This record gives sequence, C-alpha cells and structure tokens, in this order.
Amino acid sequence: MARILIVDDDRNIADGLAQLVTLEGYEAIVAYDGQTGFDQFQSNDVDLLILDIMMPHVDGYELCKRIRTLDTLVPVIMLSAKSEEIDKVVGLEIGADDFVSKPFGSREIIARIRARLRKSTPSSKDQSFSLSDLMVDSTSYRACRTDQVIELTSRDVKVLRLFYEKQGQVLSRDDIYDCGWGRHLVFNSRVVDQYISQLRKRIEINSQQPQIIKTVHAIGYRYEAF
Amino acid sequence: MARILIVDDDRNIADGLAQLVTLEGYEAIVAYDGQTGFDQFQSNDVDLLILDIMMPHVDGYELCKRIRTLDTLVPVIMLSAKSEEIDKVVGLEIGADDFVSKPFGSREIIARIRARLRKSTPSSKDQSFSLSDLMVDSTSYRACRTDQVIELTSRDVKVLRLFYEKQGQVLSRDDIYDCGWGRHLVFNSRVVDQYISQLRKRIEINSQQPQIIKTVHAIGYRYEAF
DNA sequence: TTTAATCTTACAAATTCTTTACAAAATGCT
DNA sequence: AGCATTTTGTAAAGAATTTGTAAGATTAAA
Repeated sequence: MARILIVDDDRNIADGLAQLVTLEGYEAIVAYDGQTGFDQFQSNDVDLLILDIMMPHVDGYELCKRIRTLDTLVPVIMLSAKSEEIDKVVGLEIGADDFVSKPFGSREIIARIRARLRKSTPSSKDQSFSLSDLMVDSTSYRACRTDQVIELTSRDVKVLRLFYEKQGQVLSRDDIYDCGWGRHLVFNSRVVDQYISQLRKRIEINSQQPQIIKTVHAIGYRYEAF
Repeated sequence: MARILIVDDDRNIADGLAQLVTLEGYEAIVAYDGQTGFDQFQSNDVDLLILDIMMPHVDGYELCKRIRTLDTLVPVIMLSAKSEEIDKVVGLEIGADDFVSKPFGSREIIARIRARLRKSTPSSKDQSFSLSDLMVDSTSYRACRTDQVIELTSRDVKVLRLFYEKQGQVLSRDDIYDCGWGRHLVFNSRVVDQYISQLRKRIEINSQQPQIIKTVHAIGYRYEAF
C-alpha cells in the first residue's frame, strides 16, 4: 500500500493524521520539521506528501520546492491554518497539487488523498539507462562513453531520463522545463534552449552536429536510438 | 497543444474562458449544457475539462460522474458560483480534481489548468491515425509508409488530423486555416493553397496526382479513405 | 565578500511562412 | 465547340519566425 509522508510541526495534527491514514490502510511516516521531512523523503520511497505550510525554519513552500527538485511527480497536499492567507497560485506554481485548510474533517482529507493517489502511477525508475553511445548512471550522476566520463547535475539526469523515456517523441521546451525545473514555463524564456546548448557541449561528441539531442524546428527536441 | 472542454450554461463565462485559454495557447471547445458537453467529450480528444456545477438538466456533478465512466484520468476542474455551498468531498469522490469559485482571476484559473495538465499523461488514444497508406504519429511528428519516414511540422499534424477526422467531407480553405493557423482567414490569401501544395510534395507519392488530399474545385480539399 | 551557477538578452544564422506572379486547369457562357 | 472567367498549382522572392550561442546580468552558494 501507498506510503505517505506527513510533515507538520504541530505534533497533534501530524500524529492524528498518521493514525487516520494508517486506519485507511496507508503507511505513514511523520516528521515534525521541514529539514527532517526532506531527509525522510530522500531515505524513503514516498508516494504522497502532506506538508504544513507554516513551519519554523524550512516552511511548506520551501520544502515543496526542494522536493520538486528531486521528484516532479509525487503528489503534494498542503495544509494551512484557517487564518493564514494562502497563495494557491504560488503553491500551484511550485508544484503543490492540493490545499486543505485546518481544521479539516477526516472524510475530506481521506478523499483528497485517495484522489491524488488514484492519479499517480507508480513507476520503478531504472538506475541507469543508455542514450546512443552514452551510459547514464543516475546514482553516481555520471555518464560514460568508451573513452570518457562526464559529470552530470541532477537536472541533467532528470532531463536525459525524460529523453530516454520518451525516445522518438518530440519534447517541447515546456515538457523539458517541467521535468528539469519542476514547474511550468510561464513566460517566453530561452532557458531551455540555453540549457540544451550547454548540455550538448558536454555530452555530444560534436555539439555543432548533435547526435543525441536533435532539434525539431518550431516544436522542440528529440532523442532517438538507432 | 492541449485541448480544453469548457461546459457552462453562462455563455459569458464559457466564452470568456475559451478566449482566455486560447490566448494561453490551448485549444478550447465550448458547450453550454451538460448533454452537449458529454457529446463533445466523446467526439473530441479532450485533455482537460472545466465544468460548471450548477447547470440545468445535467449538472456538473452528474456530467463529471458520467465522464469518469469513460475516462478516469482526464483532469476535471469544477466551477462554482460564490454563493453555492460546494461539497468538495463529494466532488473529489466523483473524480473532480480541483475547484474554483466564481468570480476567479485569469491568473488563478490558468495556473490551475497548467498544474493539472502538467500531471496528466498524454492520453494514448488518438496519438496516431492513418491516412490511406500513411501512418501519422502526433507525438513524434512523423508520418511513415512502408519505405519512408516523413518529418512533419505541428501544423501538418493538425491539418492531417482534421482531414482524418472529417474524411469524406470537403474542407474549405477557411476550415483548414482555422485548424492549422488557429485563426480565421480574413482576406483573400493563397496561403492554404501554397501550404497544400508543399504538403503534397512531402506526403504524396506523386504530388502531381495526389492520392491523399484531393482538390474539389471551387470548394476546397478532401481526403477519403478507400 | 568572492565564486559559481543560472538566466536573460542580443544578434547572426538557419529555417519556415507568406505573398506575388503567372501558367495551367476547370468552369461558364454564347 | 470556342472564348472568357474563375480557380488552382507552384516557383521564387521577400518577410517573419525560430534557433544557437556568446556575453552580460542576476541569483544562489560558499
């Protein structure tokens, strides 16, 4: 069954929620502050997150943003005290999926958890994959070809994995931004072009004639194995 | 780009939303009542739904429930008038993903649409279709026949899909322009003729004797499967 | 603070789109 | 049929858009 990470500095709420979701058959992991929550997320395979917005030090927005750098898909439900003015637009832009105001009924939160879990399909991610003559290892953040080792950032790994998973398809700059940055490309920015240009310099043998990431004019970029 | 079906009996809101999402680069389909909305959903490949809750006859809840019997994944955003008591728990249980109260700001609704579309995996159906001996794949922007792979632009895919969906019918230059360019053909321009000419060169075996897109003199162009 | 990473801007190069022009084809009219 | 008119095909030129990427600006990290 699904594993839910609950992060709230109010121990009553955190523990109560944990008890509630356990009764519903989920597995609960609890953290009472943002930093611990982030560590727990990294050391556990979490299927859904419930984050309190107002927390000392690392707050819910910040934690959500950090988690989105690691995982752009896991559903995130944000909790807010009734009194707090909650900026849902900002929340959605940093990658939150839903917002629940305290106090909330147990029926409501369970319905929302169910709705989010129904959407997310679990996928076992491969540790390494190959793109043309390049072997990408996502645990060591390195890619190698016969005579070369290339250091990669976590963004590189995310983007390269997207190209690997969607090989043959044309990925829009939006798709790539979503994947590598964890949020939507709002205005007309050339970040992705620039990023691809730099990435090519590192991973292509001749970046003037890219063999791995090809440009598809007016649509985006494509990788294709041969 | 994603196609959004908007169902609201208030034509001002429905049309305003359509205009807004069109400006954002989405394709809008509008229905002013639940039954029409349901029909539109069935006859179009819809990526996201915006449903008003209060509608005569088939209301938003009912429509959402019906649509969920056909598709459990497509994101649904529900609209409610400020005054209405909105039962989000029921909404979530019947499969709605988000709720927006009227009146809403354009920034808010766009942020929510983006957030939902980011999550939803492209519906696998209708990603590719065949025109005569040509197989068109809209994710890789390519068409193939037995011995040939043809690169397509996004306009090509849109127009070819139109010919596929309306096979047998004669499409006016206006229809084709609307579909491929996303706006109306105002003055007398030969763009569409020129475009069809170039497209034929690429997709027809002999562009002098087109087998896929045929000319219907003084009316437009037609595709017909054999 | 300095340093590194990331993003925006700018502009040339590449590519695609639109208009124009004229010949060919289709249609209408006597 | 023959001739005039409308419609279509398409080459070619010019307009517009899109891309690659260097350089400067900004932001984040140390």
